[in-house]
Amino acid sequence: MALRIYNTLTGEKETFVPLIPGKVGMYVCGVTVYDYCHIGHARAGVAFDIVFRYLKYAGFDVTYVRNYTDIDDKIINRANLEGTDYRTIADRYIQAFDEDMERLGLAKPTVEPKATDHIDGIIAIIEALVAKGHAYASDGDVYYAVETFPGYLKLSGRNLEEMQAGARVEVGDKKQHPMDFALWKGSKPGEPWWQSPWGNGRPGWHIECSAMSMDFLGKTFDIHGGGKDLVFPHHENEIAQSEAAHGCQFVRYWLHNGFVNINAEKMSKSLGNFFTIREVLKKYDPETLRFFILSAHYRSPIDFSDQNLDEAQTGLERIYSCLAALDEILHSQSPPSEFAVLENLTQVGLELQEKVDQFIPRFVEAMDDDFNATQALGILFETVRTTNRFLAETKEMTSVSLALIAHVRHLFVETGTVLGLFTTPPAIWLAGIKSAKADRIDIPADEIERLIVERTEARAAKNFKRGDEIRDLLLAKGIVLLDSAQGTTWKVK
RNA sequence: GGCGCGUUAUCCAAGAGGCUAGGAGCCGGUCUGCAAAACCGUUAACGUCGGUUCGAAUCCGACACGCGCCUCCA
Repeated sequence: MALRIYNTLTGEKETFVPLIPGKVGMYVCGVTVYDYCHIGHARAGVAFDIVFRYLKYAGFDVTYVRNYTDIDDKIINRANLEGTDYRTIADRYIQAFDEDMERLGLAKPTVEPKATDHIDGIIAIIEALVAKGHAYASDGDVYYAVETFPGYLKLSGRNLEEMQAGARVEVGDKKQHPMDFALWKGSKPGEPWWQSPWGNGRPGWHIECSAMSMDFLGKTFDIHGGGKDLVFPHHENEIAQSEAAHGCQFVRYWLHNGFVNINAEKMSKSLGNFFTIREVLKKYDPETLRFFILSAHYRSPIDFSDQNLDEAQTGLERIYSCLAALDEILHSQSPPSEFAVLENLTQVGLELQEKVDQFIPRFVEAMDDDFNATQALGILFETVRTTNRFLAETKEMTSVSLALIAHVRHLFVETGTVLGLFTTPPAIWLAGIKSAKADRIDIPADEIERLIVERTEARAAKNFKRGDEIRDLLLAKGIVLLDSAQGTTWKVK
């Protein structure tokens, strides 16, 4: 089965065939760096991180470009507000973005260009557009004449008349057609500027992506991604600019991730219902956030709520607990003897063996179907269940059993590399979750330990009444006691 | 107003003409002095109304409800 990708341009899943066999050129719209990133940015980041990782896993040589928009009205506004220059703002939030994305475990793109490093390329494209009659200078600005490009709006599937009917488009005096958009903006006093044939100014928003993608990936490339909200106008305008300037197809596969919702409404700056990544990471582990994002297919909307995050954490704990159990056995048992007799596996063992054999084919099948990581997680959970059963029912670890669970362990490492999960040793991850939960309770750990000792003594004396009192007392404070042959441990409920 | 998307059990969520998705939860059971964890079992679904078909949650049509884009947005 070949990789199939949903292409916004055609509205269908298509078999992925790269321009150059074995290679993939991929561009994803990054962020405008004027503030901290919210969960919506996290989702887009993770969605295309998975695309990037899986393409590499599938054997492609991927060039992944993700830009920083470091010149824009919003950045200038923020700079004015703070009485500083645009560069200070841009650099600050580039750094913040990098920190956030690193915490979320995003693989570094091949290149992360900045718009302001590509002013020459931007000007070159605008010149070409002007020369071909697709753009016109107007009082220091340069606009793209949308009516000169027959394919305009082919990505979003609309037409100009309909757009204008209910449109809230400002009809600037400088524009020939209300839908025309700025390629170059003349600078007002005090604003940053670059020299151009049309006077001092700065690039419009859409043109930078055309320039940067072409510089690194060529005039035609394979994959372009971004949030659904970029389909119009941003990506539509990129197509118009690039295809009119170069006379060839711009992008072959357009991918768009769905929104993050709050109470079924889109999370956005203007609605004010957003959470920044840093806020959320104060309460939840980064891998939990990633796991949550992967719990819905990348094109579907996903509802952000504490309940859903908690559920994601519970699910991830289930997997990590299984991995921790495997590690404990694998680390404590001596390696299988070379002269081990080939013994037969039990019924559960055979079942697990079958799960193991099917694991990668099923994983690949899920990911090949438009990067369906959510379905892939289902496969991991099924394997966890069978593994747990195997561990529970296997009294003696034979060399064959050990080899089998070592294989299981390896499969989680292998797929974890694609999903960006299980990067932490399970015991450490679980301990981290435990201590994070412990921070939320109002009883000190040494007090808990003291009560456990008291309870152990009581139990040893068969004073179960006192023992249960202590259990109930701690339970009321959210502490659950776990008795085992090795002694009593505790965890936060 | 135009265009597009969605509606799956208690909740989250995949799937997509006949094949156990998965997770969380509930309820029973094994284990335990009692619990917990783990395991086992169980539960339950495709918005409404029509149509196509041997067979529809899946395809087609209408309707209802929700959401998104049409202004900057991931």
